[in-house]
Amino acid sequence: MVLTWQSCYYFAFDTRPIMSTEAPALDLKKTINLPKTKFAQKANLPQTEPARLKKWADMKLYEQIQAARAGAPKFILHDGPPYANADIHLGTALNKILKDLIVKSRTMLGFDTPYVPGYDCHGLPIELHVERKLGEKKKDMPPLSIRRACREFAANALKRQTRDFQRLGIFGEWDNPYITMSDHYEAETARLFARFVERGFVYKGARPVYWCIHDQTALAEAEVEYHQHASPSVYVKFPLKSDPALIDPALAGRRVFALIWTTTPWTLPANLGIAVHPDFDYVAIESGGEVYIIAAELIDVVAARCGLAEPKVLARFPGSKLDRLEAQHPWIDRPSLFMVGEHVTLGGEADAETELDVSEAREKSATNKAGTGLVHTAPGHGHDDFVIGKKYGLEIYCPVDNAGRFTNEVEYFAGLSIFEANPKIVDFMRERGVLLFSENYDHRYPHCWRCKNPVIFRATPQWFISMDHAGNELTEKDEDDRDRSNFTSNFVGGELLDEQSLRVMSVREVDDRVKWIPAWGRDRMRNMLSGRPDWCVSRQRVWGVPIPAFYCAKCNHVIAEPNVIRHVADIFEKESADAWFKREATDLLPENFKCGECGATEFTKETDILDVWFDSGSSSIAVLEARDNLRWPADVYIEGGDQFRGWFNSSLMVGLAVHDRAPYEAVLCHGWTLDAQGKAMHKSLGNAVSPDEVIPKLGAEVLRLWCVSSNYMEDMRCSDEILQRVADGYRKLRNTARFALGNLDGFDPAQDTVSDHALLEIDQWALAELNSIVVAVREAFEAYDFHDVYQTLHQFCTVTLSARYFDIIKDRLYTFAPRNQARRSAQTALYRIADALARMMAPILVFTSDEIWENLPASSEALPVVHMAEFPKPADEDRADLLTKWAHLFGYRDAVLAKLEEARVAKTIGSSLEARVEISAGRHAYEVLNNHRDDLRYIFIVSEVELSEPHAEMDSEALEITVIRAHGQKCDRCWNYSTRVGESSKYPTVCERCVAALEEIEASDRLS
RNA sequence: CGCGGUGUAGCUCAACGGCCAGAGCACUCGAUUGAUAAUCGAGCGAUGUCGGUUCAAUUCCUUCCACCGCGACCA
Repeated sequence: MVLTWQSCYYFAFDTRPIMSTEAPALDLKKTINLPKTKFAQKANLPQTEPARLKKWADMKLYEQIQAARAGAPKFILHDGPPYANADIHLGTALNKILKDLIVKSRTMLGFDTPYVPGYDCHGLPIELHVERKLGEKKKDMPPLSIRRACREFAANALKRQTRDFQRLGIFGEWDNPYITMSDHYEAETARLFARFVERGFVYKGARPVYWCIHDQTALAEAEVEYHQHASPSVYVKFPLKSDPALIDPALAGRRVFALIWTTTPWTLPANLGIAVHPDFDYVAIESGGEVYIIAAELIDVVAARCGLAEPKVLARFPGSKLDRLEAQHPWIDRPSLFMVGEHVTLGGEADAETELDVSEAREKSATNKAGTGLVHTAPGHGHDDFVIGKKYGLEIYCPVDNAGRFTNEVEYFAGLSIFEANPKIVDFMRERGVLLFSENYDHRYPHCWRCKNPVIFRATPQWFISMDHAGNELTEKDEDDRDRSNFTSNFVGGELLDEQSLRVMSVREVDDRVKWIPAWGRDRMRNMLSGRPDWCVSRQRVWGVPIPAFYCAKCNHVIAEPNVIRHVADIFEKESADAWFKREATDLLPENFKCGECGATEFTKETDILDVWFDSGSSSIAVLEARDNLRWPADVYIEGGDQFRGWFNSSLMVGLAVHDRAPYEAVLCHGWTLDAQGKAMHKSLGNAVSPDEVIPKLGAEVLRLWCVSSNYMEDMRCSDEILQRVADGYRKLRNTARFALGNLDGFDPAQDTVSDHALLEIDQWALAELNSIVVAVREAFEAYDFHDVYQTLHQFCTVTLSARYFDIIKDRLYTFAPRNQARRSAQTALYRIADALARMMAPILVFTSDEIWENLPASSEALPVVHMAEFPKPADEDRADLLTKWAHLFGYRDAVLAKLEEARVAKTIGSSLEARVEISAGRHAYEVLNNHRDDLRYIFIVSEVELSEPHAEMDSEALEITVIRAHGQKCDRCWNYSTRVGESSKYPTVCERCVAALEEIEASDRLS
């Protein structure tokens, strides 16, 4: 039987004898069941959160949760290690909170979900920071001392980050994180390098890097700064070697020159080619008896500069026509190969190598055009030259030594420093008649940040991981320490694809196996992988894992053998990678090791270290495989979009090298943090929101709520206003929970629960609504749609509960006798709602949900902390019919509320209880309303409702609503109006319902 | 410059190509004073831009603009 308000009232009224004369009248106000709870309205989060964290730490909550989930199916989120060089910022906090949301929600879905946080500790930023602190001292310090300082710095940053992450309410193995500078991790990193070598992915080659000839060191991009610098700008003639008729019959038999422009004459001895754009128009122009090839668009500019009188166009052709033809070097007996490349521009950005701001460079091009559209290409001295040179199989030729002097093979200029040589080369070319024009050219040029001297681009030996080939041989080197073997194409062109290559394998994994969330991640990753060059893994630095290679002191043979590397790794395992710097080469090599080439027993150590991306990329193997409670591969990785090229990529490479598959089943990508205007947050712009500022003001809880208040898969804005809105949202959730808790005072679930079928229909409806959001929330958590979770919960609290359900049941909760079955019915629903809300909120509002949990009447499960519980389970029964019916009722209610508002504006009523509502309804509407005839006054929160039969002509769903003042008197106790106020002599100021309730209360008091 | 993403109300989000673009918060007004530094109701308020496809576009295509990330910026 479904109870109604009326039946409960009569039930009470009929079975309790009236004994109005026996006892003195009760204080009416005290008979109202007002909400009562220890769950404070004001959260005081900044104060209460740390106390709760301490409680959890003391009880070893994380360990308890893990123990409780032992044996359950595992779910592994693998943590991408944040870089341990600074305190956390909003982006780091977002990242970690999202991970925590995944871990907590999977835990509550029943999975065993361990979380091992990690820290990325090696690398340039830390080394630079330490260098800056050390200042001049650094120069005299041995690598070991610098490494010690770096280690201390990273350890300190890591400690501070850990403290801040814990403050955010993130659960995990904080006492046992993975640290890339730990002995084990360093050893494992070296072992993984051995694995790459074993599979033939590693080769040693040359690549142009910034090089300071004063300090004789390679520089990272971060170490160069830009200053004005005057360079000689020269226009140089390259005689065409191929038959000019191949370009155009009109040129048959003519003496033709390709005209190039450069601001670095010293790179001309290394010239091996000329690049043109395949789609630009080029022309052969005749002037003074000679023919020059230049870009069509630049005829006027070049002619003016070079003093070419009356240029006459002999032929016009696209750049692609020149592809693979040859010119002759202007003074060396060597061909210069024509190549086509998209990087060629029509001048003006000549100094763009030094520009960080592209728009600035573009503007310059309008006013300061220079160039010929033909690009002098020296693969050993420029990045693009290097790339296109590789493509065309050119040597990475760099006849310049560490001190910036030409090597012996450079005729005329050997031994000269390149800056001294510049003017000499210009004069030399003028004498030879190959120079058309020269001038001084002011432009921004990279300089060494330390010694302030101009730097050069110079190819130096580097270690690479090949993207396109497996089974590579380590490179042989010639007497000048140059790479001679890797001159073949390593570009994807459709042909020559090696099925075992990292590129092919990685694209296959990205396409076929990994799930990308959002879906565009797949395209982005594929694009990145198919276009990227070989991975340069060497760095000329000290703070990292050394590349465990040796060189024979006698024959210079490279020793990078898997067994030798593993031998070194075993030493790292015990002594950390510092051993590389502490020990002599022979102490690092296996006993009695001899050079495989010449049998010598003296060796030198490689001085380069591994790229930090290699470190962090190693984590899936070094951590997931190494720890008993984890497993490889991970179910999910989640990082910001910058990690496609970073950790997602390097982890994939390592996974492929070790197991031929991706280390993750799914990859989620979260957005960047922006300010209120949608600008990226930067400390230097002063628009960054810091967790350090938010937490003392609003609490970590509000920051966590911010993470789900918006869609993390896109960029996330944050500002004071946004946080204020989030805090408002928080208060709504909190107050909703508080109302439920307050009305559960005196409710014992074990004793007082009303069985499902006996619940009032509206209470059944509320639970059906609850069930539908339980389903929605579980699904949203499973799909990582945390934003949906929040929206769903918030909507439920504001609309379903606060504006409707709670408002309606207040009368019953407050005015009915405490133990009345109708009141117990509402409490049963409230209890289940509060319990479910606490569970569903738990991953997000980690503190508040537990506070709700604590203030809930004891549950049968009796778990001390909500985080040990699971999400509510969806009900078996489908109540779609009930939901539909009540959707209609609430539609009618909205119509009534609108009429009440009109009456309020007209001053007919104030409180809605002052109203009597008269309704004529169409056929269907009448049917629905009539079924709840006696409940309508409570649903509408008015004192009286009169429902009349439908007119025949009315639309089936139509309502005619009239609002007038309620009849009778206002009841002193329940504030409803009734014509029967005064009937009781004992309680002359109350209505018939309250008389019954008071009788019930008195009877109950006597019994207890 | 290349690749990718985003653009709906002051804020955070909705809308199988289809009813008058829908919520919550904020703001204004009103009610209540028994969720009270609360609660209830009402009002206000929006598709970045130029075109196109379509009977119909927030949705599909295109131009431009703005913003975000990654990469490139060479002689």
